[in-house]
Formats: sequence, structure tokens, C-alpha cells
Amino acid sequence: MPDSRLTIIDIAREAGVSSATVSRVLSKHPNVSAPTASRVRAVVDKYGYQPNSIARGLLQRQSHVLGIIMPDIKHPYYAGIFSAAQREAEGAGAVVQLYRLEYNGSVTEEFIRRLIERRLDGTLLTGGFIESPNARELPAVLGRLRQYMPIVTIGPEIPGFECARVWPDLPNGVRRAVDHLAGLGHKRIAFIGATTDTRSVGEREQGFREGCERLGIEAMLYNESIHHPAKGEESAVRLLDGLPKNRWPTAVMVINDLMALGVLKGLRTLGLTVPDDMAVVGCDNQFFSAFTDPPLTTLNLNAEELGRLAMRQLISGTSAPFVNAPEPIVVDPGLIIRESCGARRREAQMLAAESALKAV
Amino acid sequence: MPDSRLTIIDIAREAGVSSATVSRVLSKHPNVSAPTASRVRAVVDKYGYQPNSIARGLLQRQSHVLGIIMPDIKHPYYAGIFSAAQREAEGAGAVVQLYRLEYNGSVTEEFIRRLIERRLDGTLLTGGFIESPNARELPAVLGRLRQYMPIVTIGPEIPGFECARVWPDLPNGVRRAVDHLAGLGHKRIAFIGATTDTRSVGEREQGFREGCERLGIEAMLYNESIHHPAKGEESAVRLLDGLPKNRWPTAVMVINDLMALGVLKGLRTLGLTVPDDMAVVGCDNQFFSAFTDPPLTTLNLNAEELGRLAMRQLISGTSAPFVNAPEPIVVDPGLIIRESCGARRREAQMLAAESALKAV
DNA sequence: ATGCCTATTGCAAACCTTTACACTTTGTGC
DNA sequence: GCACAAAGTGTAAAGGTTTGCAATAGGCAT
Repeated sequence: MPDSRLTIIDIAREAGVSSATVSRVLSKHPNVSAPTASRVRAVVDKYGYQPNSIARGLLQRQSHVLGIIMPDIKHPYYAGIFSAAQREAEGAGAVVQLYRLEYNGSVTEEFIRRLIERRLDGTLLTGGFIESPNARELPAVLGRLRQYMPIVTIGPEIPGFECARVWPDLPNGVRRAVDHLAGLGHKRIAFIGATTDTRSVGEREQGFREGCERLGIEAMLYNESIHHPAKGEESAVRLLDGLPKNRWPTAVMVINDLMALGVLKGLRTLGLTVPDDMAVVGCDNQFFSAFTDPPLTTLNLNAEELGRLAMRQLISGTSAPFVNAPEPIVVDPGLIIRESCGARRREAQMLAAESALKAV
Repeated sequence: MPDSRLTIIDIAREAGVSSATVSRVLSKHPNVSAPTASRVRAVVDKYGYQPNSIARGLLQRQSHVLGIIMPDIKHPYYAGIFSAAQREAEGAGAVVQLYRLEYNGSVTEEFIRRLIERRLDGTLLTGGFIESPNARELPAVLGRLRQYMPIVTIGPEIPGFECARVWPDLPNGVRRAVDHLAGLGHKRIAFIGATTDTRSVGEREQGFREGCERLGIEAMLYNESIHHPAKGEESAVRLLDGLPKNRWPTAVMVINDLMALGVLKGLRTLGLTVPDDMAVVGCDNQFFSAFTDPPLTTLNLNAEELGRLAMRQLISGTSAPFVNAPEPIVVDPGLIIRESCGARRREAQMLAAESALKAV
């Protein structure tokens, strides 16, 4: 592989100039005469020479590589974040590396080492591992990482560690969904949450409780340990378990669309009709949510927007890395109203009644 | 940020040894006396020193960074590949970078430059851009890339360019699905494919044609330009368009599960029941496919297996980069039978009939 | 005491760029 | 003709590590 060992020195020799001049030509430095520049460029093109960004990075202490740390790229929520973040980085001439850290994992010293070693230009963290309130070591270990690179999180505030961050206003979003369901006449609403003690769960639950309380609605809470459609299917059963029919919830808010997908199937299996027997609201607005049966009403967390904003922060931070943490960016989730909550049907009925009235 | 500038020289000075000795301690080289080693380690721990992998990479001409080039990480098929590939790389102490290249993009000289510049240890390519039969420049441009790093593709053979690759046996897989539908009594089967001229489309279509021909079944082909559930919803209408009812297809094979999701919705809207009025078979076995209504029978392409195998090849290739291309690894897709094809229902009916017979 | 072998350590080159600084040449204004 | 500035180019250092080779010291056989 002759080409791959080709260095700037070889090009310089062939063009009859010094390596400095070649470097200047390649980086479009103005102080190069036109004839020299074109001679150099000819040699560069002839051999297809491409400078080694590793060597450049060493000298300039900038790798143009950004790390993204998240639990599971297969989960559409994280895929959305990653995708948008990658695009944003690409636009800035940088490239992203994925580091996986499990939902319930923790940011260990050892994990941090792997990041530091790479001398990244910055790191974007998101996932349960930065949300756990009892991770006492988190501020210290992240503080250490920050000595090497700027950090941005998509997550809640971390007590004892300030940094740039982006986060959806979950309590408000969920409250909005509860308001909507209440407006449709529901008096008993269930919430299928999670047993894991993370903020992204806690804030949803909080929003739900508050929303119900404010409206004097009966809040029924169920938690699941893992989040997968199959688990959602099971939890549909739990919703009614041991309750007389007149105490059944008439609506259910599900912690994410993946689970909601399972809940829909579970309700179907039980012979219940959505939204007539049970209204369902999900969370995430996944690509599949518009195509479930019935199409899912869901809280749009706007994963891509989160990813885009976070990466933008990170990129602007890399040029001025150690300023004080800016105000967190809060993204307000919007409710996407489809069929599963019954609002559309009701709208249609009202319209029909109206025109019937007119006809009389 | 004092720590971040800490070099091996500083550690060496503090420990009263040379940088060579520190390096040997850190890389577990045997020729270091126990007292020296522990003294060095103490200093390393004291400052939390972490070697700079950029500098190491420059010297060793190995970055332990692998590139993955694909169209869209949000698509669950690609997410599966990426996820599995990342895990495999992680297990080998390497890290992956994502480079996005649109479905219908082409591997340009400029794009290749960006990869070469990074001096990656290897590249995994997958997506329509390596499948187009009329991409005349592909062998040349990939050949150039290969001068710098080993290449593995998840894709069909590229005429004029040999490299390690992994690919599902699509014709055989689709034929298997057709056989299955024929076995259920279907005589007119539709295929919703794509207008794009890529091998992953062509091979499916080929398998479908051959499968139908062999069994004397009427093959009805429909192509869509883009693949999204919304488009699938539309294409459900096209399936019946202008046909007398007795000429309607009774089963449809859809190019992927995403589209199938839309087709299911479209059929529902038309008032058709799946699988009674129309059997549906998808392709990909996505996480949501088990939870559609009805659960989708689908051809399992095993994206994760593809990603895992490809990355494994790449990693083994990085140690011996320029050997002749090995035999391609062919993964045989399996048919996952759920409800949407009607086989389950039929099974149940036969069972019921049987026991009824016994009862008589 | 001599020679040889081994274990340990240090020296210095190499990896490939970029860039501050110095030098040469040419042009301009007086 | 001279001082000075500007433009173009080269030299060499720097970035942080690894590693071949040399050097030193100690142990052991002769």
C-alpha cells in the first residue's frame, strides 16, 4: 500500500518545495504564490495525497471527534437523538463516535478513562445513568471528564455538577396530556410507569400526579421494571386486574410509545376497544405511532430536536470550552392528537350532530 | 485544565524514571522491575494520568477506530446493524464512528477523502450506494479507499471490486415466503417493491418472480419510490385499483416491515380484514412487527447478525489487512410466522376440526 | 579476576503535521 | 541609491507517545 505511507514530505520533495509550503497550500493559507500553489496542487492530485488528521490533531490538540454516550441505539428515541446529533456534527466538519452505556449502568472511572484516552473534542451524554439521584460518584467522575473536554447532557440537572444541558419539560407535557383526557370526560386515568428510579420516569409520574390532583381525577399508578412492547402487553391485563368493572380506568397514559404498542395489543386481546373502552396516550411520537391500530395519541418529546440542540451546544462549547454552564435549554413537548384518545372520534360526532341539527 | 496537559514525561519526572519506563509499565511490558513498576503506578494513579491515544495512534499507525457508513440510523434495520457492530468493536477494544451517506447517494472521491483523512483502522459499508449496478466509479473509488484500510460490506457483490462481505440470501428468503403463501392456497400474490434499482430490491423481486413462476402462481408487481409507512398506506389502495374483485390479489408481500405497517393500516381503512381478505408478509422482523394488528408474518433478515458478522470480519481483517477477499458470508433469512399470513388461524381451525372429528 | 549472560533502564529516533520565526527577494517611496 | 515593507519560502521545533538499541549493573561460571 504505497499511497497510505505518502507524507507531506514526499509531496514537498516532488514539488520542489518545503513541507511548510505544501501545508500552507492545503490549508489555503494566503501567503503562497499562485505558481507554487498550482505546482503543489498538481502533485497532490497526482498521488491523491490526503493529510493525516491524526498527526494534525496531535499538534493542534483538536480531533474534530465528538463522543455520544447513550444506552441503546436501537431504541427509536435514542436513534433520533443520535441521528440529529450526527448531522449537526457533520455540518460542523466533525465526526461522532458512539459509546454504549447500559440504561442501568453507571459512569465508572474506567469508562471515563476510555473517553479521556481518545482526547475527544467533547461529549454528549444521555441515558438513565445520568439521571439516578443516588449516583453519588457522578459529580466527581464527570468533573474529571470535564477537565479534558466540554460536556453536554440531555438529562435533568445533576446535583453538584453544572454543565450545558437540554431537557424536555416532562411534568408539563404529561400534565397537558392529562388535561386533554380530562377534557374528554375521563374520571379515572391510569399511568404505566417504571420501577427504575430515574428522573425521566419521576418527572412524568410527578406531572401525572399533579395533573390529576389539580383536576380532582383519580390517578392509578402502575410500574413496570422493563420497557418493551411485550411487557406493555402484560401490563394491559394488570390495568383491570381485581377491579370491578365500574372501577376500571377509562384512559391510560403509557410511559413511552414502545410500551403503548404492547398495551394496545394487550387491550385488543382482552377484547377491549380503543378508544371506546379505553383511551390510550403514549409518549415519544415514534415513527410507528401514526400507524398503530388505532393511531396513537402521544406526547412528542422531539428526540431529534433534543439531539440537534445538544450537539449544537457542544460544538459551540468546543471553541470556548470552560465557560460557566449556560442556562439549560428546555424543550416543551407537544401532544400529538390521533385516534387512540378518542378526541378525533368525538370531534366527528360533534360535527355530525351539528349538521344534523342544521338539517332539521 | 491542568490534568489534560499532563504527559508521560511529567509522570516520568515525578517517578524519577524515563518516559520509556513509564510507557513500559502502562503497556504491561515485562522488562520492568517490580519496585519501579509500583512506584510509577503510584504516580499515575495520583494524577489520574491517561495516555493520549492520538499520539500513540500516530506512532503505531493504528487508531482502533472503525468507520461505519450507512444511510439512516433511524431506520430500525440499520440501527440493528450498527448496534451489533458497535458491540463487536467494543469487545475488541475499538470504537466506531458513523458516517452518513444517503440511500441514493454515491461514494464520491470527496467522501472517501474524509475517511482516508481519519486514518481509520477499517470501514464497514452498507446501503444502496454500494448496490447500484450503474455506479461505474465504485470499484475505482473503493479501491483507493482500500489502499488505506480494509473494507467490509454488507451488500451484494460489487463487479470489479472484491472484498470481504456479508449478505442475506434474499432470493431464497423471498421464495420461502412465496412457498409459504402458496401452501396456504393463495393463487394471486402481489409484491410491493421499489423503483430504485438496487440489488437489495432486485434480489427480492427476483426471488418473488421465481417463486411464483415455479409454482404457477400469478405474480403482481407494484413498485414505490420511497419507503415509509405513509407510502405503504397508499400502496394498499393501488393493490386493488381498477381490478374486478375476483382478480384481486389475496396475499401481498411487502419489501420491508416499515412499509408493511402502512399497508396494514391502508387495508384496515379500506375495510379489508387481514389475513382473511388479504394475507400480508413483511420483511425485516422489526421490533414492532410482533405487535401490529394482526402481528406481522415477516422474513427475518437478521440485521444484528449481519452487523456482528461484518464487524467481526473487519476486526480480523485489521490485523492482516490485505489478504485476498474471503468467501462472502451468506446469511439465510428465516420466515417468522405470525398472524398476518393466516397460517396460525388455519392451524387452529385444523386442530379444532380434528378434535371435533374425534368427538364424533 | 575475567568473560559472558540477563535484567533493567535510558537515550533518541520516529510517527506526520503545523506554525513561529527567520531569511531572501522584490517592490515602493524618498 | 537607500531604507523599509511586503510577499514568499524554508528551518526547525513542537505535539505525546513507543521502541530499537545501547548502556549499566549484577550474577554466575570458569
